[in-house]
Amino acid sequence: MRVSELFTKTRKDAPADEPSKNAQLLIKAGFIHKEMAGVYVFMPLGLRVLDNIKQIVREEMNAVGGQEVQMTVLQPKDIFEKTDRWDDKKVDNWFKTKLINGSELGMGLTHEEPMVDMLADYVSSYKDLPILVYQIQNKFRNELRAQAGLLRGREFVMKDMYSFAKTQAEHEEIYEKVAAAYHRVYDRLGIGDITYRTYADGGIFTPRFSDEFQMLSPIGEDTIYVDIDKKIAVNKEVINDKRLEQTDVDKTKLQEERAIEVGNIFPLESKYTDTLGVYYIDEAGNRQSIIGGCYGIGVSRLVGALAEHFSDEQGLVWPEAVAPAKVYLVRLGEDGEVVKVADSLYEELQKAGVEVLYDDRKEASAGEKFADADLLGIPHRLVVSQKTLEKGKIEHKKRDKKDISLLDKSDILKTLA
RNA sequence: CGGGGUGUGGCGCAGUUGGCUAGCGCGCCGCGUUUGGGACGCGGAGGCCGGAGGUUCGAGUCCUCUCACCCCGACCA
Repeated sequence: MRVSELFTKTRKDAPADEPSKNAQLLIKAGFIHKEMAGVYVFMPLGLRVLDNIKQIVREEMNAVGGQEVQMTVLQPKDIFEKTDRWDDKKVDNWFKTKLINGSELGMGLTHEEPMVDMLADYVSSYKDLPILVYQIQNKFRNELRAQAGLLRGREFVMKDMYSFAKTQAEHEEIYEKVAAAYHRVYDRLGIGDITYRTYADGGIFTPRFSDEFQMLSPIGEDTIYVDIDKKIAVNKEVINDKRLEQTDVDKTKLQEERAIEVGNIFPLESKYTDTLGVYYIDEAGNRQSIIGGCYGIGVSRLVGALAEHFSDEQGLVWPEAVAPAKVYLVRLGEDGEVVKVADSLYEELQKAGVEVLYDDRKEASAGEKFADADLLGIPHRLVVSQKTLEKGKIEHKKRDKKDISLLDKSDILKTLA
């Protein structure tokens, strides 16, 4: 992508009504656009980050046997009435709408009910189980207050997976397998070392503990108590002696931290399947309950959480795994030879499969290009100028390092491709 | 939803006790000079001051209502 053709622009001032660092940086860099409170548009570069995160999540879910579908945003009322989650007094953050004929519909609050209801068409025998089904979709929640940019919105992107097992033992095996996949996702995103599996309250979704995945961050909404040695934590909301006894944390070693919830997994037991009347027939011909689990990752929230974490005074500092491009190629000046070398480097990198943002703008000054390279947070910066060509080299700098090196073109292609 | 605050060109802001034609910086357009850390000169375009109503000779400024946005709290798979 040539920067001269990119329709988004960077800006020096962040909007005054966006105090959170993640939203300020992402808006200044042109990654997102605020539509209204808690509702954001993903712009070309932001969408790439979002898609990169989705892809990592997708790969890890597929690796544990997840099958991807896309559920609907519009949802029928009756299945939520059966589980007693339609009444606004029970679940107060619905967005609802109506058909012309007056029938009420829900809008993508969560998908346990539609998922279970849909599976009734396909699951009836022990031979059909276990299964893992997921989607990556927009969720709509009528929060009283949106906050902190992408961290708490009213419309957001979530990966939600649902498991259905024959027995509690089978469920637990799947549950742990998915938990391990979650750790791999956070590792690949570069936040594995600061993300803790955390005991939490399952709320209206489960009668048992749920497991949150909490990323340490000073702006996190949650307070958790971390057992550093065991690499697990407990959410403040369940921190009492009786509950602690059910965990295996060392009570004496807990330290308080703020954290962002970047994932959450719940055992559902047979709550939704039983309530919606979905069962299976075992080998002996007896009707049995299906044991469920659900597994969420806030994909768009992760964009905000990563922006919050991977940034410095100059701007964003994306890890390569999610960066909107791998290389920011700066061309300084319009000298014929400089243009020729930069153009061909751009072509060759692309041919080698390297994503490049090529700053070919004629009107932008050198300082502006460097500032933008830093703000956008692209991991590798290459510079082609008369100065570098005099030495027959190309300059290379990593976004997160100070040192600058002059390399041959062949080395650059070798290193980055 | 309770409390607090803010709405003035695309963005950031200023605008005295009400006074004439609403300013500044950034950005934008044109011409020229620049090109290794957000360049410079000259010339331009763009706002009936969130909206509605009211007080007044006169309202960005005062009053009422309303909408939006932000913060704290409550709430939140």
